[in-house]
Amino acid sequence: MAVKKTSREEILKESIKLFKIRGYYNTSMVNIADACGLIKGSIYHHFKSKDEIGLESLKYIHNYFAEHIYSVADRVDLSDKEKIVLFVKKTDDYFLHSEGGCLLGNLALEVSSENLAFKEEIKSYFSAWENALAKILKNKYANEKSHALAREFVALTQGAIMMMTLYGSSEDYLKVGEKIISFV
Amino acid sequence: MAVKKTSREEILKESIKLFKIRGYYNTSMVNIADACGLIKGSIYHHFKSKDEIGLESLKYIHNYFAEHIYSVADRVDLSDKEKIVLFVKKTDDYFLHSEGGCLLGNLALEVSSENLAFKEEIKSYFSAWENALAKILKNKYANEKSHALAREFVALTQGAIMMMTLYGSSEDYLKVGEKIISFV
DNA sequence: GTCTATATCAAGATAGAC
DNA sequence: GTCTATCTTGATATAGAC
Repeated sequence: MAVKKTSREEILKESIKLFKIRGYYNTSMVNIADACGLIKGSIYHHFKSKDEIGLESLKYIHNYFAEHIYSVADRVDLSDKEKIVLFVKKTDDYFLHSEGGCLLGNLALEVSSENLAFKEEIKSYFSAWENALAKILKNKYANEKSHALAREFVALTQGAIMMMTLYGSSEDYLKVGEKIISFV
Repeated sequence: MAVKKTSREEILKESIKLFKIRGYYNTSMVNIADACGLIKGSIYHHFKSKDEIGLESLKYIHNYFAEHIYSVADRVDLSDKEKIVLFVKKTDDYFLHSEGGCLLGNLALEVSSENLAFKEEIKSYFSAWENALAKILKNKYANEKSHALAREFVALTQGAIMMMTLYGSSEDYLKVGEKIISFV
C-alpha cells in the first residue's frame, strides 16, 4: 500500500512485461534498462541481481492476485454466485489485457526446474488460486471435491491462456470462465 | 523410418531432453555437446545453428505424435471408445515418462512470441492434436461441438502437464484422461 | 540515482588440422 | 566426423565519477 510509486516498482513492471513476452533467460539487463530509460548498470542500484528481479516479479504478480482476485473468496457481502462471477471477471480483466499470458505459468515451464526459489513461489501462487476457488465451491461440494474442481479449473485456465497466447484468440479462453461459473 | 540411427537424431534426442528441463535459451551448445559426448564445435557439423536444432526438435516430437498417437483416430479396426482409450493411454505413456513436461507447450510460452517458425510449428502440433480428438468425437457430437470439446481437452491436458511438472504429482493429470474417455 | 567504463565470463559460430 | 583454436558478441555484474 505504498503511496509513493517507487522506481523499484517501475523496474518490476517493465521486467514483468519483458519476461512474459521474451521469456526470462532471453530478457537481458540491457532489455530491462532500455524499457526503463536507464543504462544497464543503473539497475543494480535497485536490485542486486537479475534473479532478484525475477523473484520479485513473481511475488509482485502473486501479491496482485491475492489482493485483487483471491480476496473475492473472502467477501462476506456477496453470494457464492456473485463471488464466482466477480472472481472470473477480475481474472478475465487481467489476462485479456496481459500480453504474453501468465508470468507465473510461463516461468513454471521455463525456469522452475532450474531455480528452486522461483518454483516455490510459483507453487504458492497456484495453490492460493486453488484455495480461493475451493472456498467458493465449498458450500455446494464436499471439501475434497471442491479442491479437485478448483485444481481442474486452474489447470484448464492455464491451458486456455497458453492457447490464447499462441493463437491470438480469446474465444475459448472466455468459455472456461463461463464453465467455472456454471459450477456454482 | 530410417534403419540406421543417425548421429543427427541422437543430438536431437539429447537436445529435446535439455530444452524441456532447462528451457530453450538456457540450454547452450556446450550443454548439448556435453550430453552427446562431443565438443561444442562438432555439433555444427550436423546442424547449422541452435535455432535449427530447436525447430528440428519441435518437428521431431510433432512427427512422433502424428505417427504414434494422432494416427489412432484413423484406425478402422477400432470402435470410437477403443480409439479414445488407446489415444489417452499412448498420451499418458508419453507424458508420464517425459521429464520436463511437453516440449511444444514449454516452448509455446518461452519462445513462440520471439520466433515465428517455432510458433507455426507449435500451432500446427496443437491443431493436429485437436483434429485427431475431434475426429474420434465426430460420431457422437456435431462437428463444431467436437472441435470445441477437443480444443478444451488439449488445453486441459497442457494445463495438467504444467501442474504435474510443477508439483511432481501425476494424480490430477490422470483424471484428465479419464474425463476425455468419458465423453466418448 | 544515473552515468561511464570496465571486468569477467559464456554464448553462438567458424576455420582448419587430424 | 571430431578435434583445437579462435572470433565476435553479448551476458551479468562491479567500481567509481558526477
